[in-house]
Amino acid sequence: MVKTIWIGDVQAGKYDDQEVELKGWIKRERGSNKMRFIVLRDSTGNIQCVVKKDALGEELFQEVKNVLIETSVIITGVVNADERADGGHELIATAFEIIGPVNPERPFPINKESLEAEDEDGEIMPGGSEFLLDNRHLYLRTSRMTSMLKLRSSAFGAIHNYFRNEDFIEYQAPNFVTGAVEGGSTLFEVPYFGRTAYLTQSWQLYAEAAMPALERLYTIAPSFRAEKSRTRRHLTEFWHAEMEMAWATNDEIMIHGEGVVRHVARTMLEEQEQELVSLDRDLDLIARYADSPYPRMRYDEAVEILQGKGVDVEWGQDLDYSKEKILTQDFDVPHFLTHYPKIAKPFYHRVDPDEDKYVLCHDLLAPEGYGEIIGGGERTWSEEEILARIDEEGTPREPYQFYIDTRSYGGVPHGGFGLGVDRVVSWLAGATHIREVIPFPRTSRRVTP
RNA sequence: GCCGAUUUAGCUUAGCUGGUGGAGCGUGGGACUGUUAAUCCCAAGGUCGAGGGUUCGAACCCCUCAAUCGGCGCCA
Repeated sequence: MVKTIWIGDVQAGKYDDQEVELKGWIKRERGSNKMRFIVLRDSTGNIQCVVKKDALGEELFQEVKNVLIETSVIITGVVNADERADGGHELIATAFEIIGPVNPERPFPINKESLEAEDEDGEIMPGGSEFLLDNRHLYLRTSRMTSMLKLRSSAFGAIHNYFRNEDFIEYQAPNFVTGAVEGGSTLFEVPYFGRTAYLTQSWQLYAEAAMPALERLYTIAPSFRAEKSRTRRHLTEFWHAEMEMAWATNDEIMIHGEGVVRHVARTMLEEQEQELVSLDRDLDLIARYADSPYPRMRYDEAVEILQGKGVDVEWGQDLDYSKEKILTQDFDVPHFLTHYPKIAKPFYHRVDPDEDKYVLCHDLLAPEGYGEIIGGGERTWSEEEILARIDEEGTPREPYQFYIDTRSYGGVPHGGFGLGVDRVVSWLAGATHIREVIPFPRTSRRVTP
């Protein structure tokens, strides 16, 4: 039963003139009543199979003629290099077996027309129509979505490799929590045996608890935010790669932020060049993201640049997406923004001991309008300081008691960051929307299928 | 939380100032021995998102509701 021959390898020329057995799904079907051309799809590619009536006999040929798109089949035949076939190879069929048929009363609903549906501005958002989102379980089989899922896999693998090579320990935090990391209004409430729990927004508080044990730790896990954001960059459930590191400064943490993103870009180029090309992605661009250093800019400098462009922005404001976009449109690689005003950031960000109106933090902004992909920095680590900042913000102490307690036993300077994995994949893949890079996107208006 | 838009066959859509809803794809039937999401002929398939109103008459005008999409704020 195990499949040993892959269409990608056949198209690469590994089986020329040999008889092979190909397992897959029918992507396209056409021809006459004497010969049929079946385009067979598997996870590695497509190949045209030539089915002649003379070779198969009347009865079997009728079956082939009536076969519908997405029927699963096993086709045996001889591989023939032929430039008339897409990809340069075709299979001259000698046997044909249907494994899973398709009911003609409910044929595969996704066709060319549904894939090219336009919005009111005449723009195609791939997979963005109500119909395709409702049929997401079938949309996964399209070539664009398959490419996205392969890129996603490479990104996850690259993140694990990067941190493990840098001697980080993988560590898991709970998903049911009682305290917020970001603003409290974006928590998902979960009934919890008569109490209220929340889905986690970040592993950070629990990672900091393990920092004195492991010193360098990381995770890739889902985070949940009940933001009603209707944008191309937001999911309510997204995959969060986070790291925490003892004895590290903001600058030293940024080295790893830059390192992991560049490693993801490099890995995609090495593992998924074909998929990037099929998505019309410029490989030189990805190579630049992999090879170039990422410049660092202080918040104050960014505000000056924006003011120089006539943007209405005052010192102390957090930079929203519209301002990020103006700032990053001149960038050809990601840029770090550091030293935000204290008033724009929550209590766990460490105040800059040199100038107490700033915090020692950083955001990494991706170019091409993709926005923020990393947020991180040094943490407030002394007990007195964290209590002072919690009270200053008016945040209740009670849900954070365990977190405060960790500061009472040998606190050390430390910090970390969170990286939006889906956002990184979306940016590197050149996706039109973040939902293009996750199989079943969860947004404020959609939890199905 | 705010703003904008959409909803007509399984899908994509046309439908003018209100007067019996057309097409392409797909499906079913037929033709075709090298097709490139083939081509040609035929057929079936619609309470026009739901409810109410105006009118002799509503897919079209008005109201309410629903679902979805796009954008803003916030963030990864």
